[in-house]
Amino acid sequence: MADREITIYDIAEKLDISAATVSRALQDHPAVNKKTKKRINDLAEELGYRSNKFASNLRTQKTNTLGVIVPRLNSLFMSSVIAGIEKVANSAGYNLIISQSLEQECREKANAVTMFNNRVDGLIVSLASNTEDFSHFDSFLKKQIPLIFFDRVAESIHATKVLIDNQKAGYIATKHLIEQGCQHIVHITGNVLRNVYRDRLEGYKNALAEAGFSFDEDMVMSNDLSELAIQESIETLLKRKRLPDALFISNDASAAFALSILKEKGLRVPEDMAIVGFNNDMISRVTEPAITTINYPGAEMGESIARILINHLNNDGDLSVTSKVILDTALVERGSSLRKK
Amino acid sequence: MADREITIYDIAEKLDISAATVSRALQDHPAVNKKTKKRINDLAEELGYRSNKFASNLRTQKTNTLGVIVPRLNSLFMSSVIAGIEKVANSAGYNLIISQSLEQECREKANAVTMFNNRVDGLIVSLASNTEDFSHFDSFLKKQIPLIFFDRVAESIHATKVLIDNQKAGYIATKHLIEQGCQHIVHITGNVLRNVYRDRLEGYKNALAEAGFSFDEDMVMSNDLSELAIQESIETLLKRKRLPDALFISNDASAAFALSILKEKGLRVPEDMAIVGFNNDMISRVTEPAITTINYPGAEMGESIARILINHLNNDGDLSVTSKVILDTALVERGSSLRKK
DNA sequence: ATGAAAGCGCTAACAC
DNA sequence: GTGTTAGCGCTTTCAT
Repeated sequence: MADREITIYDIAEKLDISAATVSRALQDHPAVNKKTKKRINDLAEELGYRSNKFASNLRTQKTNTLGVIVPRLNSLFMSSVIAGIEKVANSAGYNLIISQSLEQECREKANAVTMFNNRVDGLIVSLASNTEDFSHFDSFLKKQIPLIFFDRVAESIHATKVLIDNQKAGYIATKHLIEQGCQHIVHITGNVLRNVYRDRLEGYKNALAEAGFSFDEDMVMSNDLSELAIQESIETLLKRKRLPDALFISNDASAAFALSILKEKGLRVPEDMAIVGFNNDMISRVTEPAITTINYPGAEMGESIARILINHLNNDGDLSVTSKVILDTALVERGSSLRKK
Repeated sequence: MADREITIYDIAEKLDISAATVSRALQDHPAVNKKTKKRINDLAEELGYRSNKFASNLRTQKTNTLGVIVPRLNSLFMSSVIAGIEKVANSAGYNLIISQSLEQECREKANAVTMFNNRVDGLIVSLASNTEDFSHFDSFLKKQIPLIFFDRVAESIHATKVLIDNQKAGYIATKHLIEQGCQHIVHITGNVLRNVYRDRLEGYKNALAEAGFSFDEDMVMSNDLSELAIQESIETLLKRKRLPDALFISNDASAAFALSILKEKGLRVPEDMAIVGFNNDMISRVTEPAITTINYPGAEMGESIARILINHLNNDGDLSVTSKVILDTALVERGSSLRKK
C-alpha cells in the first residue's frame, strides 16, 4: 500500500543529499544548483510528494488562510460577498475558513476563538445583529492580526471597515418616496444597534426633516426581519386608523414578502402603498410590480475586502493604515414606488 | 510586548508539572486530577494560552477540517447547503475550507489539489457543469480520504452521494403539467452531462411517454441557465409557428426570469403558458403568479452531508459503506401552472 | 553549493 | 495520576 506520505527525507535519501537541500530546491531557493534542483523536482513529482503544510506552518508561523465570520451564509448578499472574497483569495493563494454566527453573539465569539486558534493570517467579519461586546476581537488586535469588518461593522474597534454609506442610502430611499408623493412612510428595519440599520434610520429621519415632516416613533418598526416579523408588522400597520402610504424595508426579501402580503390583502402597490427595499437582490426584479431598491454591490465588496486584506498581508508593516472604504450605492427605481408618471 | 506565544511548556514550568499533563488537562483527559485540571485551565486562561493547531495536527495527522468545492457560492440553494454543512460541522468541532469552481473544470482541479495539500479530513463536492475528467479526485480515493458528492455527482466514482431523485422530480413536474392540460411542454435545463439535468430530462421523457406524447428534440433546450440564455431561449420559442403551452425550467431563478419576460411580451401565465420551476427558492413564492416548483431541501441536504461525513470520520473503518442517500422532494403547486380549478 | 543539527509545539506510548 | 521520551516534517542558522 502506497499509504505512507513521502517526505523530503525520502527524497534526500534516494538522491543521497541532505533534506535541507531538498527543502531549498522545492522552494526554488537560488543557492541550489540547477541540476540538483531538477533532479529533486523530478523525483518529487515521481514519488507524489506533497509538502506538509503543518510542519511548514509550524516552522514559519504563517497559514495562508483567511477567516470569515458572517451572520448567515444563506442570503444572496452574503454569498455574493463571499464569492467575491473567495475569487480574489483563491487567486492569491489563500484559503478561506468560513463560519456563521447565526446571529448569535455566543456563536460569534466561539467562531472567533476557533479562527484565532487556527491562526488565520487575517480575519473578515460581519457582526451578528445583537453583538454588543467586542472583546473576542481583542486577541487579534493584540497580535496585530489584520481584522476587516464589512457591512455590519464594529465602530469602536480600530480596524479597516468596508461598507456603504447607509445613511445616504436611507436618505435617498426616503427622499424618493417623498418625491413620489408619499406622506406617511413607515421604515421596517433590523436591530438599530447595528450601524447598517441605525444609519439607514438616520437617513430616513434626515429626509423627513428636510421635507418638513415630523418624525414619529410609531413609524419605525425594528425587528429581526424574519418572515414572521414582517407579517406581524404589516398586520399591525393595517389595523391602524391611519394607514401609511409607503414602506421602506431594509432588505429585498422582506420587501418582496411584504409586497405579497399587501397584494393578498387587496392593497395596490404602489397606489395604496409604495415600497422600497434594499440590496438589489434578484428577487426585487421579478416581483409584480418590481421593487425599487438600493443597489448593494456584494461581489464587488467581497473582492475589495480580499484585495485590501491580502495587500496588507503582503506589504506587512503599514498596519496603521486602517481605513474606511465606502462603496458606491444608488437607487434603482422600479414599479413598486413609482406613483408619478 | 506580550508577543510571544504561550506554550504548554510555559504552563508546565510555572505549575512545576510536566507538559504531558498540561496537554492532557487541556483535552479534558479523564486521567488527570480534577484539581490539577482546574489549576492548569485557570493558568492557561490567565496567560492567554492558545493551542497550536499545527503542532497538534502535525502530531495527530488530523486537521479537523472539511473541504467543500461547489460550482458557485452565490445561489440560494448552494448557500443553504453550505449553511447546513457549516452548522453541523461547527457543532462537531470541524472547520470548513470552501472554494468555488465557477463552473470551470480547471478551477475545480486546482481547488482539489489545494484541498489535498491542506490535508482536509474529508472532501465535499458538487461538480462544475462541464467536468468530464475526474482524475483530480484519485488522490483522495487512493489515500482513503472520505469523499462525498452532492447534487451534481460523479457517478463513475465509488463515493458516497447525497442527492434527490431527479428523474422522479422531472417526471412529477412534467406529469403535473400534463394533468393541467398542457400538450406542448418545453424543458429548459442545464448541461445534460450532469446527472441532475440528465435525470430530470429522463423524467420529463418518461412522463411524456406515459401520456402517449411523442418526444421532440426541439422541445428541450439545454444551456447554462444564465439570464442571457433564458432570454434567448424564450425569444426563440416565441418565434415558432406553434407556441408551446408550458415551460419546465430547471431552476427557480431562471423560471422567475422567464416569467417576467413572458409577462412583458403580453402572455398570460398560466393560461397561455404554464411554468414549473425547480428548487423552491424564496423567489418562486413572490412572483405573480407564484411559481410551481420542486422542493429541494438545501439546508437539510447540507446537514445530512456533514453528518454522514463526520460519522464516517469518527467510526473510521467502515469506508466500504459508500452509500447513495436520496432525499425527499415534492411538487409545490402554485399559480404559475394551475389551469384547472 | 551543500550538510548537520536544532528546534517549531504538541501528543502518546510507555513507565512508574 | 503523572512524568519521560521520542518523534510528527519542515526550515534555517551555522559550518564547511
